[in-house]
Amino acid sequence: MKNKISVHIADDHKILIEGIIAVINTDEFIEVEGYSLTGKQVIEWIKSNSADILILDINMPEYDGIEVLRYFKQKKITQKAIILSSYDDVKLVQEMINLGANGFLSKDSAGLHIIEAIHAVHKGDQYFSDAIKNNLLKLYTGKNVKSGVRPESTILNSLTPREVEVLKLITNEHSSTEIAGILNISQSTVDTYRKSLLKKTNVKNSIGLAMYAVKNNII
Amino acid sequence: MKNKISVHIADDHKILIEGIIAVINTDEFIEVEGYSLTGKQVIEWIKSNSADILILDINMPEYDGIEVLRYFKQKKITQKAIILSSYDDVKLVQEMINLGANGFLSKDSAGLHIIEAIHAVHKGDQYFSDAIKNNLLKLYTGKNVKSGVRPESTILNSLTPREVEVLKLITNEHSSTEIAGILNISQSTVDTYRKSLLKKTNVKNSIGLAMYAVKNNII
DNA sequence: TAAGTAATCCCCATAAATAGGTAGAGAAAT
DNA sequence: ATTTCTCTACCTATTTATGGGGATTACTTA
Repeated sequence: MKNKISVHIADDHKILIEGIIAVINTDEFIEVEGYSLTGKQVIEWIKSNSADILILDINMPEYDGIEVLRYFKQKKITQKAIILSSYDDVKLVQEMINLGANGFLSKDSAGLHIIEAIHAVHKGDQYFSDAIKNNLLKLYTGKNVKSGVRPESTILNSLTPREVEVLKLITNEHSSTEIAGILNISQSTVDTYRKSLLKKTNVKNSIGLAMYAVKNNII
Repeated sequence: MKNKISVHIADDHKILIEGIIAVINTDEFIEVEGYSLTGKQVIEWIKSNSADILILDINMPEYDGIEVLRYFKQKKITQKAIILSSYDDVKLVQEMINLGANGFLSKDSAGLHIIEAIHAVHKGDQYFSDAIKNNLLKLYTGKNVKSGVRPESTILNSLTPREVEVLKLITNEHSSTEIAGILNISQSTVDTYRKSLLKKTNVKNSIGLAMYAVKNNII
C-alpha cells in the first residue's frame, strides 16, 4: 500500500476546517495530519513537524498567512503551501507566489477543487482556482482589469516601518494631530508621511490608504 | 418515525457550505434541504420554499444577510434564521436580532455548535455562540468592552438605501464633490449623508465609514 | 567618500471634511 | 389625518487633508 498525502490546515474558522476535513476524507489518498487556528500555531507546528501540504488561510489572527510564508522563507523551510483566500486580489497572489506558495484557492471554489489542488501541488505543479487565473491573465495582458486592481502599482511599494506605523494609525481613524501626539513627532512630519504613503500606494486619499491597509493585512 | 429538521444554508463560500453539510449529516434528526450562494438566491428560494431553519451568512454578494432579513421582515416572512458571522460585532448582532434572527454563530465555533444551535432554535429558543454572549454581556454591563465595539451605539443603525450608495462611493475614494456629480445631487446633500452616516455608524471619520463598509461587506 | 535612504521638520495655499443648525416635498405607515 | 421616514438642500464656521515645494541629521552602502 502507498503512503497517503498528509495535509495540515490553518484557518481561524473552525467550521471551515471541519468542512475541509470532511471533504478531504472523501479522497482515499489524502489524510489530515492536524490543524492550526492561528499563524502562531502554524509557526510552532512547523518547528517540529511538517506535512506534504499546508493549506493556509490568509486572514488569521497572530501572524497572518503572508507572515507565515515570510517566516518559512526566512528560515528556509520548504513546506509546500496552498493559499486559501476570500478575495482574489492579484497583488496578494503575486506576493504569495514570490514567498513560495504553490497554489492559490478561492474560498468560493468547491471542495472538489481542494482535492485537485492537493494532488497537483503534491506532484510538483502549481494550482490556481479559475477566478484567480483569469485575474492574473487580465493583469498580464493589461486589459479589462477589474476595479480595485491597479496595474500601475505592480511594483512592490515597500513602506518604511515608520510609514506603516502612521498608516496603521490612519486606518484606526486617527487624525494627523492625534498621530503626531501618539508618535511624539510634529504634525508636519505626519503630513510628510501621508504624502509619501499616498504616492507609494498610489491611492487617492486617506480612505484609499485604509483600504490598502486592509487589503494588505496591515490592519 | 419523526420528521427531520430541514435546513437551508446560505453562504458565498462553497467550501464552507460543504463543511456544514458534512457536520449536519452527523446528526440523524437534521437534514439539509438545499443551499444558496448569494442573498439574491435566498430571496428567490424563499418565494417558493422554506425550511425549518435558514443558516445565513452575513457576508454575501448580491444582498447580504442583513438585507435578506430586512426583506423577510418587510414581506412578513417568518423564516427562522441562524446568522453565521466572521466577527462578533455586537452592533451587528443587535441589528440582526431586531430584524428577527433567532440565533447567532461565530465562524470560530466548532461544528458541534451548529447542531446545538439548530436544535435550540427549532425548539423556539434563541442561540448565541459564547464569544457573542460575552460581548453582549459586556455591552449591557458596560465594562471591559473590547476595542472595536462601541457601546454607545446600541440604537439600531439601519442605513437607508441612499446612505448605502453614498457610503459605497466614499469607500471607493470619491470626494463629496464627485459623489454629488455621480448621484446628481447637490454637495450639501452629500454632506448631509456624511453626517447621518457618521452618526448612525458611530465612527469618527470617513475612514471609519470605509472600515464599517468593509466589515459589513457593503464594499 | 559620495550616494542613498529614513526620519524629522518647515513654508504656503487650496481642497475637503466635520459640526451645528434648519427646512421642505413626498411616501409610507398608523 | 397626522406622524414618521427619506431624500433633498442650504447657512456658518472650524478643523483636517492634500499638494507643491525645501531642508537637516544620521545611518548605511556602493
